[in-house]
Amino acid sequence: MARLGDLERTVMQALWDAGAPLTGREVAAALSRPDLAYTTVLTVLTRLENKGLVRRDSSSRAHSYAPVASREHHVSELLGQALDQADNRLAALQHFARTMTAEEAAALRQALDGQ
Amino acid sequence: MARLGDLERTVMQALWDAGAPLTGREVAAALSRPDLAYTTVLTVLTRLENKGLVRRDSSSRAHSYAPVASREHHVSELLGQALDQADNRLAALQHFARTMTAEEAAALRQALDGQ
DNA sequence: GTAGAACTTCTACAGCTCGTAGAAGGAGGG
DNA sequence: CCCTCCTTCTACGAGCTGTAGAAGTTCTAC
Repeated sequence: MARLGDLERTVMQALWDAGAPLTGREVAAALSRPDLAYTTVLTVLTRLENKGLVRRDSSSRAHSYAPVASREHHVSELLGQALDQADNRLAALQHFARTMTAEEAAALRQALDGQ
Repeated sequence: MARLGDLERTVMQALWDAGAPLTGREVAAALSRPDLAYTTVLTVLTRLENKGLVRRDSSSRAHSYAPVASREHHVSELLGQALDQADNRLAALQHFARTMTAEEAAALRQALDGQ
């Protein structure tokens, strides 16, 4: 689920970067896209809400938006989806391991050991 | 690059499963979709070729199609793309590590150590 | 060699997604 | 009371994807 377009992704990044709920105006300002109409940003935010990626707080007049899940959680989900396309998850993971930088491999090894 | 639709993905799976180049007819037969018109399969194969996922051999009359990359390679690439959406690759990997089965974790650890 | 079968290539279309945004209407402030 | 700000609704064009027929080409079997 949850396929994102470029702008949608950009908006999510802005929300994650912010670390706190943002109003539509604030999101619009956070994007480096002065050309974009404010309502465009609102439309995207609404779509993201429908996709379950963003939660809207309508209690104040200017609604504010926040990501439902952390960026790590989201990426982790994407990784899971990608992996689901392999018939052999282990083989795919092993193949992927060979493409990592040494630093990433080390961090991952540590994370695996940490359980 | 290379966003795939459902049918496109199904066709790729068929090609990977086959392990050898298949003609359009053979691909059509391999899918469990008797309803699908033969030309539909051909269209999809052509699109996959344009996307660089499939290589066509036109030397015989019935062209044959084979995946450009292994399934593991493809999935590995998807994993890479997913990971690129994290601002902190390490954190995302670590988060993902926590979602793996013990078996997967073990296999991955082994792959990481194997380098 | 000719008719039918098997193939490819071209063209098309409908549905969906995504970027993009204006129009309209409500609410609050000065 | 008027202006400003905010939301909601509606819309549209482009691109992607599933789907497939029409037309044209090349074997093959009689």
